[in-house]
Amino acid sequence: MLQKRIDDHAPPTREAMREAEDIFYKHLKRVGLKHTDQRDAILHTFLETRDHLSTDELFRMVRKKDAKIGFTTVYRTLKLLAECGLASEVAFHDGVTRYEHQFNRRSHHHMVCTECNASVEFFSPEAGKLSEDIARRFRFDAARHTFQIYGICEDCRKTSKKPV
Amino acid sequence: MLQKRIDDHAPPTREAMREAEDIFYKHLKRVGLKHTDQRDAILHTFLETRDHLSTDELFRMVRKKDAKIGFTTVYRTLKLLAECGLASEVAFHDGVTRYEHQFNRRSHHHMVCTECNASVEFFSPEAGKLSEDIARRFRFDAARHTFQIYGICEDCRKTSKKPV
DNA sequence: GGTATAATTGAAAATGAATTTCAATTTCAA
DNA sequence: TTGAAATTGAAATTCATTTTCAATTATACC
Repeated sequence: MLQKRIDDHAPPTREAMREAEDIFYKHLKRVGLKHTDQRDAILHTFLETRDHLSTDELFRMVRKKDAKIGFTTVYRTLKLLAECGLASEVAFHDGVTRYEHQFNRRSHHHMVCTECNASVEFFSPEAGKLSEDIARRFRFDAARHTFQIYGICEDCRKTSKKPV
Repeated sequence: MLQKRIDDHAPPTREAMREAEDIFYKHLKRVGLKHTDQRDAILHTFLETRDHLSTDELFRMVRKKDAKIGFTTVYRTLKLLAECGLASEVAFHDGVTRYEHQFNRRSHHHMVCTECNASVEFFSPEAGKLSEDIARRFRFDAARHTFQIYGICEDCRKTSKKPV
């Protein structure tokens, strides 16, 4: 599936990695879980990614580094990462849950083409402000928000002009 | 699951029903499908609902009216309704696709409590404007958008103060 | 009204992502 | 070092979603 990005996203610096590890392992300690090599490897692989990964996609990437790590562990680690805010779920309505990492990224949002499933990220500080305002109004403790626009991208509009 | 609503949502008038039927059956004709009693019953039941229904929930409601209508038909009709814009999918990240009807409703959005899964709808014309602006900027033909805020609702914040 | 054609229906089967199970292994605090 | 508790990962399970298919029904055309 085609995925476009508006900005350039530099790979995480060693500094950023360490910071993320810190967040992750503090979270593990807090909920009484342990530090393992597998979790380390999965965290690192995940932070190096861009775009939106399904559990299976991340699993395949992790496996390249360490073939002994299983799907289940990736699945569970992804849940942990989501719990401590390093990852967040994105739903594109195609039946697969995807995750993207939230570390050191501006808050951003998606446009999804319902024709070719391509997704384009965009930034909108306004959406963040909106989220804060509304949460305050309803006494909600907002952790995150998603903003997605569904439609047809320019390319698909062009090609669909051709006779079917 | 608890569901709250900010506004009051009147049941559809006969007029509105007819208008929705018109949209639906024009769509069917356009794609070469047929008018059936089942589709009628499902459309009507759906329009009378509020909130966000899973296919199964709608199926149970439809079954009360006509016990011979099967799950598969409800499932397929819901897809058709989504195709012509009368319904739209809402993802709450709990593994079930829900639909809500879009007929005669202001565009609205959701806050979802990740603790108790309650969802609260809210309105935000700003979000609609945002969607239009962004789509224009990227030459996207925007059909719809979703804006969801995840967090902890006031009630859960209170109860979670109690010792676990 | 009759008829041919194509769509519809719904029960059952299939699919596939997400989740759980469990025995063997590993972590970590004491 | 040791023991209690968490982890791991393969396999099994769950469950929403989707497909299949034979019987039924709607519609266009006569």
